[in-house]
Amino acid sequence: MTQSSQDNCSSEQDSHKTHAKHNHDRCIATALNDAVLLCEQRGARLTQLRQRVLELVWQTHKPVGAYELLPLLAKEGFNSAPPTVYRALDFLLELGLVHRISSINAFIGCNQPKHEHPNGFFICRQCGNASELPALQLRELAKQLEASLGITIEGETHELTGLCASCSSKAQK
Amino acid sequence: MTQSSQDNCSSEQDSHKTHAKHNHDRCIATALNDAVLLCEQRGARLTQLRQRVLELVWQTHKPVGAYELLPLLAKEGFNSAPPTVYRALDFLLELGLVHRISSINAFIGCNQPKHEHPNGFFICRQCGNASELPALQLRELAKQLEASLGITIEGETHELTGLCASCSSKAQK
DNA sequence: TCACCTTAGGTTATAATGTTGCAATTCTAC
DNA sequence: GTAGAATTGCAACATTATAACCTAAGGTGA
Repeated sequence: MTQSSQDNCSSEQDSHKTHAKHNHDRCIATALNDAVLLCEQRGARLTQLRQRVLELVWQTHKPVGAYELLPLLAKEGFNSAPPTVYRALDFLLELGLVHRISSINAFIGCNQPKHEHPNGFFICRQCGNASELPALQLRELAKQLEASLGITIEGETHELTGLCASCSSKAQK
Repeated sequence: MTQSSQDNCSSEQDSHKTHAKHNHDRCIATALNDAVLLCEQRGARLTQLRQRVLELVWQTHKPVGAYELLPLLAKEGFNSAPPTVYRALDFLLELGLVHRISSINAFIGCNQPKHEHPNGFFICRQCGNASELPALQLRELAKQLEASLGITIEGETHELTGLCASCSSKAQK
């Protein structure tokens, strides 16, 4: 359970380094473990289908489209019509196990499902990896905006694009 | 040209007050005027179709879907197939005259097309109005994130939902 | 255990959103 | 006024998401 933060990528501080070599199996295992616990807590059923969809979403750190999942599920003998995958994704979204990135109509695993947090991502245009933005700064922004504009914020999504640290440094070489 | 800031809603400071009674004709006129100037500057052609699409987008402060515009254009004798409206919208997006709000697949007029700025909106779930978020705070956030994560941000979109100031105060009564 | 109820998933069809490719037209610059 | 570029018309199609209805599986209390 204790391990160097280089080994996986589930901790928030590391989320922007997802390009770096890491033990991705551990990412998946952690995500799955979190999911099991969360479902127990909430009395929700993590069925085979739902679990498999979660695993597939977690195969990479790149956002994945719903329709990309269909053939993968089919290959494994699952039914694979759109409603099937959308229902599974809706379930996972509801529990905060995945996020939706609406600017590219794609889904990605959440690495902090245990704690509610604003939905914010940085997507590298080079490598395609997406990483969550630090909740602290997003919350700070929201607080400021609420104070200055008199609004009440209930939901937020932030989607940034550009070059990640790794791709930036490669580009300079 | 000089007028009380209550009269229209084109200034950034007022953008969150778009619910309030205001001279909306002036909003449209200002937007159109900005568009004409910007097109002249850039050597771009603000054709009848493009201008009309811009006006239609500006009819309200609520984001409008591409497919909502089609029948409106048809009514006025314009061709109205999806590519027509999408091409016009793409043109307007390119020039920064409208923004796209991807979480709801909708478009909205930009009130500061003269200055490049981050794409950020607050959308009230009650009245449906959307207003731009202050560029200053968004830029500050971007700067922080670049510094702390080592990323290079090239594009950003922020989409917040909740209750606007007006709807909040009505809710309390 | 059984009957009942609720939840999950299968299946078909369709809605909503967005794009491609090519022909026809209009505009602009020379 | 003609060539080339930009714009629009038009038909087809691609992608993303949902509706409606039914069957199957799991959970619960008598």
